[in-house]
Amino acid sequence: MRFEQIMGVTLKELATKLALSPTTVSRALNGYPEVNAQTRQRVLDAARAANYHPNMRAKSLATGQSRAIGHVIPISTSHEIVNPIFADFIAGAGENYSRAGYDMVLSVVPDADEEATYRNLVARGSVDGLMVHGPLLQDSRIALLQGLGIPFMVHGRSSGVNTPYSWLDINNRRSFCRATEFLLDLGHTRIALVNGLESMDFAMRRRSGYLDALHAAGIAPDPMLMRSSEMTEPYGHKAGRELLALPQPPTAFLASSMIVAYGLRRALTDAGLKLGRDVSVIAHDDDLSYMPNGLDVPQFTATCSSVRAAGRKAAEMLLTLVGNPDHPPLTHLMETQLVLGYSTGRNRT
Amino acid sequence: MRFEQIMGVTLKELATKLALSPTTVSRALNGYPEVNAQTRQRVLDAARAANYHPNMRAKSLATGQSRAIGHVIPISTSHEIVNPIFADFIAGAGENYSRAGYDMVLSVVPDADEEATYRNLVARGSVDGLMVHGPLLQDSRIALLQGLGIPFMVHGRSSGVNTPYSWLDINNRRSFCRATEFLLDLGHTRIALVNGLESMDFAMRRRSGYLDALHAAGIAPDPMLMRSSEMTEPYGHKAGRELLALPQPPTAFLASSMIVAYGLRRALTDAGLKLGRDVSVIAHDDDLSYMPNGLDVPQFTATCSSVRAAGRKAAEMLLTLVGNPDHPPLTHLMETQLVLGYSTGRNRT
DNA sequence: TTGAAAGCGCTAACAC
DNA sequence: GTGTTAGCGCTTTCAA
Repeated sequence: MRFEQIMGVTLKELATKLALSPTTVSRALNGYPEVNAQTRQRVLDAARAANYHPNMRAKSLATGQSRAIGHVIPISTSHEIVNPIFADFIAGAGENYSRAGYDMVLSVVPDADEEATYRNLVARGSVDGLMVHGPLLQDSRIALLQGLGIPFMVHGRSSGVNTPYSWLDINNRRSFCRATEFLLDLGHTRIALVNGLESMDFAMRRRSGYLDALHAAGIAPDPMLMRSSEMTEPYGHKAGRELLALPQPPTAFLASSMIVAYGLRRALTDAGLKLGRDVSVIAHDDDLSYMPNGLDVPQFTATCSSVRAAGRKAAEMLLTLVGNPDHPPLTHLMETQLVLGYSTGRNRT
Repeated sequence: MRFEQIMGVTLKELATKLALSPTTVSRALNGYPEVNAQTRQRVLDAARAANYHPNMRAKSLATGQSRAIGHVIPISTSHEIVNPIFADFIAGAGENYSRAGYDMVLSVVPDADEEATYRNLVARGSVDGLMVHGPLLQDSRIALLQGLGIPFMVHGRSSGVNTPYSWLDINNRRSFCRATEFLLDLGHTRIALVNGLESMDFAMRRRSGYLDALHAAGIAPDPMLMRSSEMTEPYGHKAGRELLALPQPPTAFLASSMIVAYGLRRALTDAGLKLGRDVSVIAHDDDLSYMPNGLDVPQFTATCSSVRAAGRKAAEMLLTLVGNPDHPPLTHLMETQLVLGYSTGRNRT
């Protein structure tokens, strides 16, 4: 039987070999205090020698815990998984899971099946906790999971949900407010917002930060200067081209991601404009650390937050919740950094 | 006990409710033929009504199968997870796993722990099969997994490994050979290769495709025209700048990814060169489909392969192996497409 | 066609 | 400190 071939020693066999009961061996291995120090050492040595690894399935069944955390990725939101942000968050979270001895279960499912997937994962006992990605303004998953009674964390927030729940978010609103203020301080008055999809909660928050700053400066927002779409290079290019074609083009741009900024740059270059001389661009990116030498893109100023760190933190919080099921909701707001490039742009108005 | 709260009906309860034995219910649910059609229907109805979901842990323990596939991601290769290619492959694979009723277990671990992680996953019975990512020229993981006797698939190949194993790869060599031929046909003779890390097997294959084409054309490769590093925008920029500063700069570029091409483009633009007029660039990208309108970057020609499809295919193959443990190794080579942009460049020599 | 009984590998009362 | 016993929820002989 293939099974035998793969699996190693069992606890029972180990116990027999040691002339001990399975119970004692289990206790020794799991650090129960009542075990004799010598016995424990004997057991640990023998386990190591026999290359013993406990069977998690059996352990799970006996304890009622799976020691796994689930992440559900709906695939119709196809760009999300493609998005490095998403991947990096998973990477950060995964680090902490494995350190804590937890597995990460990733479910990639069609959008329509998402709810069923949550139900399944929980009912089948596959996971002890769940991470929710990419919350919308109105997100039904939160109520669903609260109903299922399983610990979960949301990466981001859902403005439409009023009951308390656990989340970790970066301060998108503040980030875009500060970036806008920065451009205003440079003398810009026509500042374009090339935003992500505004059905996503984070994009709405960015927008409201931008609007807040304009409002505080007594500048009426111009709807023509606000764009919203999936964050891709071509989108940045198209938005840039269209914005520059306006009767009164913007003199500064707020880009929702670096990749959008690349597209924007293409449009600006095509139009014969020079970044940092004719126009200013501030890009937001969730992680610039993957760029050698940090922000090695002198024309851009950037607001950034390490999404990897966010993943780590979110995992840590979720594991806390899993360990203490009756713990009240945990929340964490991460501030972003404003990273200055070599040239920050000049007012052209 | 929290456990009770979350878990649904058990098979035993269902059996009691139906006045049947657990055995029969199990058989009915799992499609065993010997069950009376009426009984089966009754069971299925009741199961649906009670919202019954089998506990996977128990099922696993009883059957010796976990119905889960593992993917191990070493984090020191930090850029790999950041890499959309990786994420997209996972997404494709995940689709097929969930369709087949398998879970995907992702382990993100420090580089040094990678081998231990494989051993653990197998010994603890957490997975029925494994996917190996980012093979190096010499990759010890293949021998390790063969020793462990668990079905596995490699995404890519390891040239240094001679024993047969299952893999899925895209034809990197052919892709770069064709791209080079294309540039040669345009009249270019000084073609730069801005490659990925050549400790990675795929990068070496790309290089050899490039060299093959040059050789066939009777052109001696110039070491000064070949670069290799992590595929980032700044790398593309730096490489471009340096290459253009050569006494005899290249007139065409082969970029290892779109993001590298963006950096390259920055360098070219800075130097006052116009893509498609002064220089030609061909970029390879594993998936351009996430760009609306396909290749909406007219200056570039691209060779591409859908990595998502690769993930799907690899998962399908792996599941075949998991289902038939004694199946001989499966291999699959995917061809890439040469996608022509609007302008493909002109020879300047 | 159905059921009884044993067992997957481990943990957790409860005794001793 | 250690062992005995029962059981987690399911599958699987074997018998009926």
